Amino acid sequence: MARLAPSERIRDADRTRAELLAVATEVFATHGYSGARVDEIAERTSTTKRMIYYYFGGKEQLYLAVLEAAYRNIREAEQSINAGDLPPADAVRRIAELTFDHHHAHPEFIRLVSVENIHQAEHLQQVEHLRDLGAPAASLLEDVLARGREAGAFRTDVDAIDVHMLISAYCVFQVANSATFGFLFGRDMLADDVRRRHRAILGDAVVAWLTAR
Amino acid sequence: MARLAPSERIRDADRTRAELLAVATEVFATHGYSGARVDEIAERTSTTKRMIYYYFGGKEQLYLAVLEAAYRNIREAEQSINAGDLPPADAVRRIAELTFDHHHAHPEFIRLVSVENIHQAEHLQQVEHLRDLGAPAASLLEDVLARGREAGAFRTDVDAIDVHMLISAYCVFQVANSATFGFLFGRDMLADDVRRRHRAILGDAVVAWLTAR
DNA sequence: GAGTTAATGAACCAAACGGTACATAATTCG
DNA sequence: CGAATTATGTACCGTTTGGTTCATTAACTC
Repeated sequence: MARLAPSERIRDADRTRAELLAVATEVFATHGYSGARVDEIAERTSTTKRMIYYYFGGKEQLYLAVLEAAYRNIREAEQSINAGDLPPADAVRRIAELTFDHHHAHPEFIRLVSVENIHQAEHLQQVEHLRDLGAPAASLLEDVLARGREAGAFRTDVDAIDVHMLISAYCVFQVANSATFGFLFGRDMLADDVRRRHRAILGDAVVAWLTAR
Repeated sequence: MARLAPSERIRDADRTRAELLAVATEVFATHGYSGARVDEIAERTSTTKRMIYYYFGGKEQLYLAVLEAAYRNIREAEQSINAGDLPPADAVRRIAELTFDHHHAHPEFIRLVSVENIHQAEHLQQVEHLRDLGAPAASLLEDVLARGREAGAFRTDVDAIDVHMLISAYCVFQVANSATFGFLFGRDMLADDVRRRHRAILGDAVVAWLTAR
């Protein structure tokens, strides 16, 4: 008897799980952990609330799964950055710009990080194998920084985490605080022309900082 | 008959109101809007839940009052910054450092802003007279920027809001994302020595950026 | 194709939660 | 003082919410 292709099957654990995860990501990012409703997540899928408990165990475990998947995605994006053959200053600018683009492309991830910070990263700490997730981003910058220092082009009193933090801070702010900042200063942070301008500013600032004096 | 001093009175509308506001600020900043419990706020005060509804009308209006008070505080702090007699570069560095200090001194305000951003600033928009709250911070930088440009010391392709955004982004990130960033990179963002270092980095970066070329 | 297991759905439940009704005591004011 | 007003506490209510029970069907195994 011909087996149905996985995509045509009515019962498909992987699809159901993935759908719940995708919808849950959006709902948690929109309403926060407490504000997210299990019923709403279920309603937005083609399955029922029962499946959340069947596959994940409960609201909190679902949130943990969402967090883990989100961080796995960003790690992959970071590892795909390739700036090895550019002069140090250009390489740093390129890393900054790609980071900037990635943040704008995945606002739901940024919002999830905000949510997690409000809760003092208590859930993140439960996902053990996310511990040294910062390493890839740092080592990428480490290489470029070392090259710049050797060439005498970069200042020597900063490390890779310092640089990453300045870049992250700027990028995260653009997305995470666009609502309040946009309101208070009457600037639409997500408009295309504004975004291009801010992107250029980040590159200018980071390079100017590293090459100063 | 001798009237009791207000501070000794058992019934004191102002004190009750202020106490509720203070406790609510902390609870909303810790748990987010939905995560904050009206009962918890009441329990942490010397009064009862009933008073929240008597003075504010409900959970949402209490949150609005908290937001408004928090933003009023930061406006006052910004207006107290005085950098008029310093050379432009030193003045910008000073503004950046004072902003940095203020953020670290009021983490609950930063967290409240994060909460509000998760909700797309929908509550902030309801507090009408907070609309152009950004103006003071911008005009302070505007003056310094103008002086720097006239002296030929500063670049001319950025405005006050650009500068304020870079400073804000860095300062907000330090406080708002200290939990996740600290976890992923093993750096305690709130430790004294780390904080001093980050403070200096911000000044270096902003001045280098503005004076580049 | 019979038996077993994985996956799913509908209805239901107890606790938590925001909010209120009612009673009452402190304060003010004529 | 005594009436009117302001402030406060207790007990309770209806709804929402995360979670569960029980039954059932699709899919896989041999």
